[in-house]
Amino acid sequence: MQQKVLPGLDETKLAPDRFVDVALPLPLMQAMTYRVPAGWPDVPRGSRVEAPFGKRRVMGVVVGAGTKPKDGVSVKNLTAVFDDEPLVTERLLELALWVADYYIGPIGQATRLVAPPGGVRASKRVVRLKAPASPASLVAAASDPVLQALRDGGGQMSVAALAARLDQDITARLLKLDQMGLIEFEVELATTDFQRVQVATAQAGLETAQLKGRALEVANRLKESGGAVAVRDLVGEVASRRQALKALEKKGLVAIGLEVAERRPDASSQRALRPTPIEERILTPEQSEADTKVAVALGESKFVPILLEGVTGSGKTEIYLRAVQKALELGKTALLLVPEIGLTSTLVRASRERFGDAVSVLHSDMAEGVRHDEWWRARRGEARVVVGARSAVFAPLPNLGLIVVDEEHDSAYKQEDAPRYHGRDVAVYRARLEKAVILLGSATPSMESRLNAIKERYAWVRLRNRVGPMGLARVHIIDRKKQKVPTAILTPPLVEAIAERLSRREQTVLLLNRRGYATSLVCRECGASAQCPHCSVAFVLHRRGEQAQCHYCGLIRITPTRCAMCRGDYLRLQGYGTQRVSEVLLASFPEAVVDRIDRDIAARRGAVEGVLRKFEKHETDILVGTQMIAKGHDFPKVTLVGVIDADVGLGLPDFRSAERTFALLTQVAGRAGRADLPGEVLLQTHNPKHYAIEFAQNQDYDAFFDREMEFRRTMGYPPHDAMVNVLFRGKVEDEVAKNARNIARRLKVTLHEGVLGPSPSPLSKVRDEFRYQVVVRGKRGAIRESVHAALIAEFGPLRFPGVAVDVDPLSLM
DNA sequence: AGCACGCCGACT
DNA sequence: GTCGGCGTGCTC
Repeated sequence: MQQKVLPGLDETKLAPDRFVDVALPLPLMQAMTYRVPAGWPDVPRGSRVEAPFGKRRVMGVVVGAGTKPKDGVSVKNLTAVFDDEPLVTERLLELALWVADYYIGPIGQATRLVAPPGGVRASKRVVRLKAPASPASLVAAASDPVLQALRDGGGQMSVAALAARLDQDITARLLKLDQMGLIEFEVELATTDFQRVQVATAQAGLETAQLKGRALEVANRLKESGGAVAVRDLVGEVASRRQALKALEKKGLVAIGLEVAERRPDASSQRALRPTPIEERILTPEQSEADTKVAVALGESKFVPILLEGVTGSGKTEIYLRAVQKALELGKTALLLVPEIGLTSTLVRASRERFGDAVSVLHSDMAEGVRHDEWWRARRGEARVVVGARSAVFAPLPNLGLIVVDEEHDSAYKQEDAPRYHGRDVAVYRARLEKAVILLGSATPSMESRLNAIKERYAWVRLRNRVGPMGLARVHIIDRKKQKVPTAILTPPLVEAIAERLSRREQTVLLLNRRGYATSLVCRECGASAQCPHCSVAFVLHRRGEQAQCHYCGLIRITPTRCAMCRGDYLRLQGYGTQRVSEVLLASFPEAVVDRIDRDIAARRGAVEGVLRKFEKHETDILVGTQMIAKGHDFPKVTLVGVIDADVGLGLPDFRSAERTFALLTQVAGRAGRADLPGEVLLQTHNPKHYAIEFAQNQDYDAFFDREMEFRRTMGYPPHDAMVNVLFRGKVEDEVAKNARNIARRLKVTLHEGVLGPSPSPLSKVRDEFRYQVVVRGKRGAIRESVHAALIAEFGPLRFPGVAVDVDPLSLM
């Protein structure tokens, strides 16, 4: 669709000024108010507009009718409207505004979530080569590296791209080149989705009478379309029209200019949805109950949240798919959310198989163009099922009937930068707005969802039995303290169990939720461990200990040979991670094929898929990995799951560490023994008495929940009390601490209790920024409002610089 | 987020 | 003396 730059008509009548509030894609807490130029039609909520902002031009979404701002702020006019009809539907806009409000986040960033990918943006400055005016400047230009790079880039580049290519600050240089008349600047909104399109416009004097042939054709076409048409469309298949057009341009009868237009995929031939009939799969009684509940709720178009609690293999996926089927039959659409999306994900595969072209997969690392196309497929109603991770909760599906949140307890649903929303909670709110059914599925529900089910805010369906003959795998705990060498990576019982699998040609999965080779490098003289110079954490060693890495800022160094504290020469590796486990396995079982999956492997494109495929084909005997291996893959030949160190994570100063550990152990235990082979799980631990480990042994979620809930209640932690973490960061520690103190003081005045801190964050420094936090607990509405009010009182209403607000934090790190 | 303005070190 | 680095502040 073309940008409409409507002419400001000379209104003689005195029309009152009209204002709109526009959410801009910038970290601002409020929408900005603009005037709708006289003579323009009204601009409804949900339309995208272009507006001047400082020296820039920005695109934003209209979020409401504005009122004239007071005092000295100059109200500017909108410069363009991109959509005749609201692009963002009322419900999605409401959802975005709720996200901004609830999570105390910037409104523009929230609004962006519901706009097409890349469809809302701020301008960039573009530099262009100009023909040199004087010979002297030509000489100067010959060797200038900036001009050289600019020439290589085709004569036009964004300032940012140019600076990146030369890897230096070029602002001053550009200024000079501008003064020499060698370059010119332009403020440019167009990028991937907004392209510059040639547009032909009829000029005064264009009379069809004197024209013939191609020129006549062109002129008629122009007249038909109201005097302006994209050159691309005008020329069409007939190349000679271009010549005719050029000729008309020469005579001054037609003007050809560049306009910004959106790349919108063509509406492809309506893909007919042929729902495959529901297979006559026999459901267990539990499954039927769930199935019926969903079907009834879908039929009534009511908001019905359902917690679907079922162990691995209990048939949750089947319930999801039948629910989707039912929604489609009722002419509704469905949204399937998964914690992390891989193309190999069972749910992606299953829904593609069952619903074919009606499925659209949204992948966070898909190219922007493709994401944009998928967004439009959903928006136009072509894609009627969307499968995706966190951000897919904002997919523009019309007539949404069903949302499924698979593995609803998974922390990947939480966005870790602003706006820090929780995909599951946004999904529940969206379902409420859409009057849709929402299915929250998990073997180990979050404490939040389980409590909601108990309090009957959610319907609750439990699948207690596995489909098929297999029961749950047996879980054995290996108490490291009773071993001869308690610190051995592999204890004798685990070694024996692995050897047994190798001899039976069965497969083993080994979990260690800690990547790298060694956890630290310790000085034998003074006991200090090597630290990242920019963060308050120890270096982790990689590549057999040759490389030191900071897991927070990504710094990589050759492993130091001397202690930074005392200059001591004797350093020793301590602790171990997945890389080391692989090495030990290769040494202990030279005949075995060992592979590994962790974030280091995942950094290589397609590597994880490759490793999984090999393991599936049994080209690999033992698969070592972090929590990534615990997620949703079925490997029929895996009969042993070993947990190298079940205590990883339990020591963290984090009130959710037990919940996380219990869920991870339960989930990985579910990888053992499907199909017709019985499975066995071995957990190595120093804390066999810890309740997270004890209850994981029997996969007794009920007992775990009760015990954990008691802890949360006594401590005033979520879900018993709501929590907001206000994190302050900055280069100057005193400043950061001062801001934190001020906010804490204000909060203590309004809230009286439940304000903790300020205190240095457990991660007190990251990338040379100090971190302090104020943790607030209490009634959700009250603490959210107090935090918001305190921040406004301290910083003003527009920006909270150096503050990250985390409502319902998953972690206090 | 950009982009300006404004303040301190190393060069003609 | 300027140029040129990047550290705070503002944008309807």
